[in-house]
Amino acid sequence: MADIENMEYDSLLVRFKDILKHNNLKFTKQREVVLKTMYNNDDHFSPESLYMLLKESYPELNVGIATVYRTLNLLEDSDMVTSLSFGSSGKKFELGNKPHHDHMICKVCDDIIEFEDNAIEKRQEEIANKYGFKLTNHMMQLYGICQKCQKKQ
Amino acid sequence: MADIENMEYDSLLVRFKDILKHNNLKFTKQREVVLKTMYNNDDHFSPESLYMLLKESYPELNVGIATVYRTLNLLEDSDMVTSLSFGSSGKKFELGNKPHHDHMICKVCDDIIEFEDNAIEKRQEEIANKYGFKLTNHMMQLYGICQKCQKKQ
DNA sequence: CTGGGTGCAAAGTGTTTGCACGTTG
DNA sequence: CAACGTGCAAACACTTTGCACCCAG
Repeated sequence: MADIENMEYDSLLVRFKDILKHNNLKFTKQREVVLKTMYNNDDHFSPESLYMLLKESYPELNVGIATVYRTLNLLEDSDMVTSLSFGSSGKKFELGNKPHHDHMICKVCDDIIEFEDNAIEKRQEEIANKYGFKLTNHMMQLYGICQKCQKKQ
Repeated sequence: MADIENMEYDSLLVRFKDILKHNNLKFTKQREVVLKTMYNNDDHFSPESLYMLLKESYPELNVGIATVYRTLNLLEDSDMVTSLSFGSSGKKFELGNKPHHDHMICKVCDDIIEFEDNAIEKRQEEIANKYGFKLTNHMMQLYGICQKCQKKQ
C-alpha cells in the first residue's frame, strides 16, 4: 500500500496515469472524470450515486454504470480508493487521499463521520502479533446515533 | 441489546421462544433446527452453508433456503445472532452466545480468528463520546495472512 | 379453525461480463 | 492500426417476496 496521503488533484492524476501506463491501460475521459468527480465532491460514493452525479455533470460523455464499476474496481486495486462495506446494499467508495481513518455511521440519517485514532491502530498491531497474524489492513465501523439525530428525538 | 452471553442451548431456546411469543410468532421445527444447528456447529455461517448443513442433517424437513434467510433475519432482529459483512459475497452469521469479540480474517484461506480486546472497546467509547455520538455497536475486522498460510509460502 | 409459516419459483437487488463498436497511444 | 475501453443488455449471485398449501396454538 503506497503512500498517497494528502496529494492534491494533480498528483493523484499523475499517479493514476502512471498506474495505467505501467499496466498498458489507457487514459480515457471516463476514467479521468471518475477520479475528478470523486476528488471535487469529497464524499463516500456508492457506484450508483457516483453514476448519477456523472450523468448530471457530464451528460455528453454518456457514461455507463458498468464503466463506473470497472473504474472503481480498478482504482481500488491500485490502492487509490478504498471501499467500505455496510450491512447490506453494497459498498461505498472513497478516494484514498487522506490519512487512514475509520468511520462512525449514524443509523438514523446514514451520515458518516470520519475519525483517526493511533491508539487503536497500535493495539491492532499488538493483537495481530499475538496470533502470528500478518496484518495488511482493517476496517472498523462504529454504529450508533449522531449528535444531530439525538437532538431531534 | 440484552445480555445473552454464555447461555447454554436451553437458555437460548427459552429466550427464542419468548421472543416468538411476544411477537405472536410461532415456534416451528425449521426455526428450532436453525438455532440448534448454529449452536452445535459453533461457526460463522453463510445462509448457503447453513442451508446445506440443514439439508444434510434434517433431510426429512426439506428446509428451503428462503426459510433460512427468514430465520436468520429474525434471529438477527432479535439480537440472537450477529452478522459480519465481508468485502463481497454476502454476510456471515454467528450465534450471539459468546462475549463480544471481533474478527481476524485470513485473505488466503478465509479462516476466521476471533479475539476480544477491552482496550479497544474502551477507546471506541471515548472516541464516540468526543463526537457526541451514541454508540450502539461496532464491527472491526482485521485482514491479513494467518500463521498457517504464512508458513506455506 | 385461524393466522402465521413454509417451500417453491419468480422477482428484486447490486455487480459483472460478452459483444460490437469506438478511442487511445 | 492494434489493443484496450466503452455502452448496452444479458447474465450472475445473493436475497426477498407472492402465493397456495401447511401447521402451531
